[in-house]
Amino acid sequence: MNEILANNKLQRVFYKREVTVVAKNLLGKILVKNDKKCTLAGKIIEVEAYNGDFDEAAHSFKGKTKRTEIMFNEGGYLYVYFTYGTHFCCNVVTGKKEQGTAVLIRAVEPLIGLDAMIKNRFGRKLKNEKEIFNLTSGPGKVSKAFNITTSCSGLDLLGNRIFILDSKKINEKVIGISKRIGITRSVDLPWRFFINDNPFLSRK
DNA sequence: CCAGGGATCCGG
DNA sequence: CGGATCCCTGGG
Repeated sequence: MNEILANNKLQRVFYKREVTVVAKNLLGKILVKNDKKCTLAGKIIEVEAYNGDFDEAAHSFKGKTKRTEIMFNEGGYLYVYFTYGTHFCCNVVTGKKEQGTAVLIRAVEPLIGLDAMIKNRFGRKLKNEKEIFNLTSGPGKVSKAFNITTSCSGLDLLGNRIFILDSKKINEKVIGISKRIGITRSVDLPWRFFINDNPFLSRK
């Protein structure tokens, strides 16, 4: 925890930049959620950028709808969607108002509130010590562990329910870049960013 | 590999 | 309205 810069919440200017810049710079930052009885926190280690201007995989590509209108806010809001009848995915809106860009949080390294995350995610204790690496190693898993649902969509990341803390800047050399996972359109954009060799990645 | 599961979107 | 699709996951 010594890498967290005390009480240093990311501000609007951080989020209002171009989406791939925000995506890369979110690596190493600390996602924090305050629930009724506990605080949950994890280091962001894997993200993907989505840009509705020309990226057919972005929900915002076809314009504003009831579901996606939150993606057209200015940067610094949460966009959560439900998919495959089972999972929630958690995104950080970026850029200027009406732009329609966001960063999908694909994996975090759990730091604080492990017991609560484990309960949210599995509804039981860990079966073995290896299972910790299955706790938050995917976008649906992060949302489950952090108890993030569509009711959180639209929350301001400058508020106190959910926000992101700054941390010491990570070395550019540890950042990996790849194509995005699980999409069928605009598949060649190299817009997945991750911290190399972190054991909590969605793909090892 | 495959199917569950439900919201969403689009075409008729 | 029906049907296809979906930024996924867990279990063979």
